[in-house]
Amino acid sequence: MKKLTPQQTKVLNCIRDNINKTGFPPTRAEICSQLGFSSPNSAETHLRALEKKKYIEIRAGSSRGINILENSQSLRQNENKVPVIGLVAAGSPTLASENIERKLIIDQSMFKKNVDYFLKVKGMSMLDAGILEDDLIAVHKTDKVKNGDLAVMRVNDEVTLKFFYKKNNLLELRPANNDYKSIFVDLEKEDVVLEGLGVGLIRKN
Amino acid sequence: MKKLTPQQTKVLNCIRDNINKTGFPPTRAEICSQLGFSSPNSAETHLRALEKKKYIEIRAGSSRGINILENSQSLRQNENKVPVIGLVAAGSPTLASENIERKLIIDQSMFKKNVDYFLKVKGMSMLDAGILEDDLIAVHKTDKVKNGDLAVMRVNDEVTLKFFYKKNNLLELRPANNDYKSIFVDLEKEDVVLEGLGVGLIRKN
DNA sequence: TTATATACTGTATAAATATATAGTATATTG
DNA sequence: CAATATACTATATATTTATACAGTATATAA
Repeated sequence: MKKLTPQQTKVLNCIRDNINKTGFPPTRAEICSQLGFSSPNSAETHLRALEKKKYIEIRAGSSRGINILENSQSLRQNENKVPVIGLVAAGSPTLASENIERKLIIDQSMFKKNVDYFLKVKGMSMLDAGILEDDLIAVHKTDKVKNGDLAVMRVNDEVTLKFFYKKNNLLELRPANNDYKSIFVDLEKEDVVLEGLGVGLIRKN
Repeated sequence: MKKLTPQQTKVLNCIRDNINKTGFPPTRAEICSQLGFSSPNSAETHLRALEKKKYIEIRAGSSRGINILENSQSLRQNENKVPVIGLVAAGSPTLASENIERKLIIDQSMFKKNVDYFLKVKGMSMLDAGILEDDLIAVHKTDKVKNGDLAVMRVNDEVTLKFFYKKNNLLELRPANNDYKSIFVDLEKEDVVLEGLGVGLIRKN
């Protein structure tokens, strides 16, 4: 998507404003009077530039024949595309494109906290917490965790989803499955990075 | 809100279609050609009737100066607004407003099948399937179920979420928790209504 | 019965509108 | 250096468009 000049941005916003306010796009003359131009050709050339850069479509011969070509993400405020990241055995869950499996469109008000990404669960270590393999954990990036929280942690470059319990310098990463044992980390010896908090879950049957 | 005649409804839908398709409202002539009228006055009088009944606003002197007065936003979002229904111990999960706890905005392409409503889970009978109390089950209304499917059933006016297994005339509604036992239904004696299929799950921590 | 609403056709026209053309000026790019 | 994009003014005009006016017909409400 080619960048817009300041004036082209003004014209695009003017079109948007008119659609929001009146329900239909403006004419060339209306753009001019709203932006202070005195010639309809000023609006015309800006519209043609926006058309060339694929921000709008112009239907020849039609009055107000302007159609804004924007994807739904910017159209709706709350709606957001959130990346889905596979929980690989080793390595950080970075948002680099090679780690993004796909993107989910969700309403950010769906969960209590903002979702930065979804983590695809591997293994059954959290089974008793109702977390199964291939479930998507909604992760909110933060460094504020309380004991008992579901946390996404990175220990020795390995990413894991566990319950967080800390007592002085001893960190316990507790699974929710009797077949698995807690991971204990001495914070004086080993390094732990808190990636975020599990704030929700989405499962596709 | 006064009721519309069939022809007025057609005209209103025509306006809506044009806005969705082109980004701007139709002219009188376009309404005529799309609905098969031969006089622009046919469109004009219908528009004036819609204006009088407060379904649209018409800006005098403006081409395509039609503004639909129902929240066009909420209308568009309604397609993605899915009701959340509490799973009460008895009674059908109807979409009657008194049963709707709230609505969730979701992208219908998120799950494999269209979600008609979310059912809020009560109890722990499906624990081993990773379904906890207060989880929201995405329900797709259908009457096509295979053995092993997660189904929302109504047995004796009681709504239940279980795994579906059928052998001849014997229906087994199998929980996923050793503390619970299967419900067996003799389809010759008792009546079972299949409400839908669980196609997904959303949990808020 | 007399309005009033619905549901059209058909014609006419003033006003609205897109769009071309002719300029001027500055900045950027190959 | 020429070409291209940006950013305007100013004027002209063919076409689009809203909208009024003249009819016809049916149904419903006061």
